[in-house]
Amino acid sequence: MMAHTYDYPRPALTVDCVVFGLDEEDLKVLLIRRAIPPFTGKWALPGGFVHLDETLEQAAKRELAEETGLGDVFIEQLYTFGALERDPRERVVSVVYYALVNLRDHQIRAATDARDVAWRSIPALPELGFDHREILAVALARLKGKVRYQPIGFELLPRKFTLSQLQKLYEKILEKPLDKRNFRRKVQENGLLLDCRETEQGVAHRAARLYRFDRKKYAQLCRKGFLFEI
Amino acid sequence: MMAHTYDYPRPALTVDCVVFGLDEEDLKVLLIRRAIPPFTGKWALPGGFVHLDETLEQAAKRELAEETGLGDVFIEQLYTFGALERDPRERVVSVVYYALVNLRDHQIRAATDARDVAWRSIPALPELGFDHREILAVALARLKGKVRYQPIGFELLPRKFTLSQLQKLYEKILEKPLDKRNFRRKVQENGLLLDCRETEQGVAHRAARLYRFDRKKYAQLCRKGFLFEI
DNA sequence: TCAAAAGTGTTAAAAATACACCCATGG
DNA sequence: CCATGGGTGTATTTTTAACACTTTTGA
Repeated sequence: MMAHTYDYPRPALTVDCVVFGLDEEDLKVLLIRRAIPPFTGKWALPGGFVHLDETLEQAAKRELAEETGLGDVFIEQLYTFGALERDPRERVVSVVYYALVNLRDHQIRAATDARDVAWRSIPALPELGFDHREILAVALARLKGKVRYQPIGFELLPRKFTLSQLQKLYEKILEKPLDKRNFRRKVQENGLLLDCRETEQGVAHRAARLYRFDRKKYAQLCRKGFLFEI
Repeated sequence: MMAHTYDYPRPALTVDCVVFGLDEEDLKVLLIRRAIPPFTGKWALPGGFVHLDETLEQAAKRELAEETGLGDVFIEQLYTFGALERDPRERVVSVVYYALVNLRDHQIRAATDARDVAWRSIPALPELGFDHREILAVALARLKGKVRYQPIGFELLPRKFTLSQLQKLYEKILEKPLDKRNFRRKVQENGLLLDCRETEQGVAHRAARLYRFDRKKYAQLCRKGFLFEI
């Protein structure tokens, strides 16, 4: 193995990913069961070391793909964690990203090294290794804050969705009920929801209209100083 | 010199600081003129390498003290920059902090190695080394966004300040004029401004009342779910 | 025909905005 | 006595919040 030598000691640099998903029940987070020490058997966020030839975001996406099979997801930097004892082996600084995916379209696969990978309900989390519980709390707070004034919630839904799905999403993230009529007026008034002229299929009640988020129009409006808000 | 060897190569890890200050004229940022390559003679943000025995925030504060003499300031993590070529010497990842200080109370001193240290007006910046211009843009955007819903603006003022000073601060950061009567009503309605029962001295017109921000009361209110807003 | 969720407007309360004059002080 | 900024209230508009019934569909 090649050795790498520096004049001064360096912290190890890793990336970790908090991947949020949503299904009919709950907001979920993607966890990996550790197969090696430290924290063997405990659940933890997917992540790993940053290579010299990749940016931080590339590293986060690569680790996510390697460990969970996920690709082509919304991802954004969250925060960098650098407490002295956060990894018992040595000093490790971790740049943490959070990602949003919709569970329908993104199937996770077992990681190459056969570690467990699973979506876990946020309200009922297992014990986590490292400082990952704290990291998750920061990510949740960010999601809660950001979903109000940036259209990132759509990343958690299929491309075509009903207004009820959208409302439930906001209710789960914000952890409070919303008024149906006020919500529908609010999300439709900015003109960013495109009526697909289709209805959902196979439901045992009146079928709801499907909408999709108009990304192009949003990009245009942004250039004119438009601020998304819900 | 001691050598430090690792199995895999590691990026260098630094911290940089975007220090904002405010005076009668402008919003300013603290810059250092580089005495050594790369970018010799160019201005740059203060910063340096992270030691193994200090957290990221400690590193940022230490560098700030060493290079500018500033201590006891409001400081918060901004973002971590990890583009491949941001430092021409080698791969460097930088965790950037932003700080807010008031220019009256915090005198800067020349750095130990006699590099220039100076407050520079944001509207009239010199050319900056590295990707520091980009970093500054991110910091400004953060300041602009955050000042609306967190009471961080007070960090830029002396402990006792007039309402006009406060209004000018917001006008400079948000880059838009505010209505005097509406502003005064707004900032006073949450009860977080304490009347010092003093007036400013030595002005050639009616002396304004001095106020201070009630940190303790703010902390109390926060625990009850209060959200600051201006 | 029933159960289950979709869809739809109005009214009242609260918040944001626009706006102009008198006051106190030092030079 | 005047120039300079300090200080104050009200009316209008906009935004938010509260609230209940009819419609459609498949089982």
